[in-house]
Amino acid sequence: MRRSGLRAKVPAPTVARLPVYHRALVDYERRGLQTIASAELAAATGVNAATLRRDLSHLGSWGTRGTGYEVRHLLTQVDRALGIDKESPIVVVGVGNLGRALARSGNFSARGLRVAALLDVDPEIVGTEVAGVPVEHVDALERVVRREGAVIAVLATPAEVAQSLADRLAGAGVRAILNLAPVVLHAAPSVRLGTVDLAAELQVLAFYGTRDRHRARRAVVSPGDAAAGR
Amino acid sequence: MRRSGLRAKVPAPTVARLPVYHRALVDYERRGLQTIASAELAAATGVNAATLRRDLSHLGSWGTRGTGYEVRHLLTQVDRALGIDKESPIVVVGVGNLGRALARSGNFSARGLRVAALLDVDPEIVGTEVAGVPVEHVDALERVVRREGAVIAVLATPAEVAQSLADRLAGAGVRAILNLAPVVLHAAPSVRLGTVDLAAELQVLAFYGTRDRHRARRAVVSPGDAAAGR
DNA sequence: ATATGTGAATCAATTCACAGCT
DNA sequence: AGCTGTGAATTGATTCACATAT
Repeated sequence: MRRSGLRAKVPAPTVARLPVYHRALVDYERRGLQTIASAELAAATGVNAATLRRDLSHLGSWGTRGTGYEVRHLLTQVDRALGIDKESPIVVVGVGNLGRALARSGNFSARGLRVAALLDVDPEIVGTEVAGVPVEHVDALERVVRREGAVIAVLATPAEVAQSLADRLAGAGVRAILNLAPVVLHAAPSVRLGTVDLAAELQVLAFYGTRDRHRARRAVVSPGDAAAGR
Repeated sequence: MRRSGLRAKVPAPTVARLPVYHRALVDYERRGLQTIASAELAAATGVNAATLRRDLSHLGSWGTRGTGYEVRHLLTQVDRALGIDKESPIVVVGVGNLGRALARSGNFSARGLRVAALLDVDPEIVGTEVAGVPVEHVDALERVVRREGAVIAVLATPAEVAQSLADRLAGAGVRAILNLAPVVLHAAPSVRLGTVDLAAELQVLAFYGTRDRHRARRAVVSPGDAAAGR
């Protein structure tokens, strides 16, 4: 397709696979590989080689026929597509077990993400620090979002309050919300909603695991399906 | 389609939506609703009404024309499809922040899930209890899996050890693994692999959030996409 | 009158297969 | 000789629209 610099319209499934490619490429670079063929990268990421090539072509990427892709160059392109160059500050709302786990998650900065602020209501928690980030009261949500220039928020609250907090986040200018609460949220179409419900994931696995041995396909799965647009 | 009792072959996207329907139906039942029309349930779950009806038809469900679906009956069918009747014991490997969060997650039993065992290597953690479940040493993995009759496991370990633990889990007879480590796992096709990588989800949101205001679609997302077979 | 269940149409992504480049 | 990039074929899910049931 060869879009000049910014791609036009990358299919959602492709976007969902980009972080996987990113990880694999970082790995190859670390191991000193110069070039990589689509077939090899495809095997490492569990993706069909033709699919991988088409994915890359959506980014306007360029491989060398007969040789493959230059690892470093390709990584740069994937990074740029994912916006890893400019770090995204994240606001985490709800500092329970899950929110805490997120805040402490180590491998964020390597992925262009930074937990910039933590919010909660519990007076026991507000005022403490988690992973060096102070927990502020959720009353200050709008102020904190603007202060940090946060475009992305994570909702790790009880389901009951998730919708109203999502509304407030949207109002404060957040552009995307990752909802970890087990509830279906509704938002204006200008706000991108992703949901990860671990219990639901397990229920899905239970469907396949419990039941008779279907033709159990699927060795590898791309993440981001939940956040990627339909 | 009307399969007698066991469905033949439910599309993966349908399976991924079942937990969402389940939650909505529990809610309707709690509120005393007798019947529900596909249009209403669809609105609540953010799914197209025709899609919802086709999903239900895959379960061999039966609504009443002119009236809708009986809430209690439909819930029973969804429960049965998801295997919520028989509780699934889960083994959680890796009791770090994320594993701990999972173990403490309240809403599991209502979903047919039970954290039956916790495993870790850290001598500081082994021997302690989390949410009433003792943390055992990962050396005992095979024994614990058999003792609990666990069919599903969660991998919440560092990425480096995830593959070898997945191999051991598969060897021990686990049928499905939810991988929370940021790494692509490979397994025999008899083992169902799902991956949830929160950082990757955020990267995907960053792709859309950072970038220009695409035709930002997607108000609601079904979970389980990662675990559902493609 | 109203809402289901489903053929048929549509839309989108995956995959094949090969022409074209190095 | 080898591997990319991509038209064309395929596969699969979503959605429309309506005949069918209550």
